[in-house]
Amino acid sequence: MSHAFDILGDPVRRRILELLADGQRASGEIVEVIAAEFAISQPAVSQHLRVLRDSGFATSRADGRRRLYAIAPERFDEIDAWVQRFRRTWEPRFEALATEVARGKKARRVEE
Amino acid sequence: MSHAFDILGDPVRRRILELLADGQRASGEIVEVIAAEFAISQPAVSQHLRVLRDSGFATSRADGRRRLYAIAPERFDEIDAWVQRFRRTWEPRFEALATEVARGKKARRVEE
DNA sequence: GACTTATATAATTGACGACTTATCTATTCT
DNA sequence: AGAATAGATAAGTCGTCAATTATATAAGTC
Repeated sequence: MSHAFDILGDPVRRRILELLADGQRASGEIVEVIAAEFAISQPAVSQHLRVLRDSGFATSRADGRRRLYAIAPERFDEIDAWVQRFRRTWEPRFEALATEVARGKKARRVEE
Repeated sequence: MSHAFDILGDPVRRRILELLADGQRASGEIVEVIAAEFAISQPAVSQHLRVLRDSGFATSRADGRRRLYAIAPERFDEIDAWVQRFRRTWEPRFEALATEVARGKKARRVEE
């Protein structure tokens, strides 16, 4: 299976995923938006949808003569895992949150 | 500036970043590893390093006649931000943390 | 059953980007 | 200063992949 970033290294596919992030959409609706924004044809979009399906970023199910696409979240975890090792910023933030939580818990315990 | 994923949509660049994640490295050291793993030339690696520099994923400083490369973490935040919207797993966790923080803050205010 | 609508596939073309080799620049060593 | 080393840049080639147009499949409509 090709690496997640190989799939996401395309602006059209990223945009499609953004659309799907708001909820499932029929192929035709996606084509409408993408064709307008990127000035590409229906088959072009359809091919991107195929790539997203094949690579496990999206799923599709038949609904009459339409195909409904939805996000398949699994592969995003993969990206997240890869990116984590480079992020120093969230670490302290997370620490801060964890600290807050700990203090909050304590505070509430005192209150009760 | 080109999108983060356009830069990471290349296995060689991803590997270089992985190397840098373990700490700064001279160009030559990177070439040694990458040339072995991917069977490409020194200029090829150098060009990838340039892309990483220009795109803000890495920084370089001169050290004698060597160039020391290091990770520049900023752009990884961008990726992380993009990916977050597709991850359902951490969402609840974060919500939980945020809630805790909010409650903790309130609790402490009452205490004071 | 013919027609239209929704979407996918096939075949082909073209652009872009990742290589190559050759060369340039800068630094260290003798 | 000249040679050697480290690395970057230049110019050109080539493969890949994202488009295109044309066509196929499948589901609803008349």
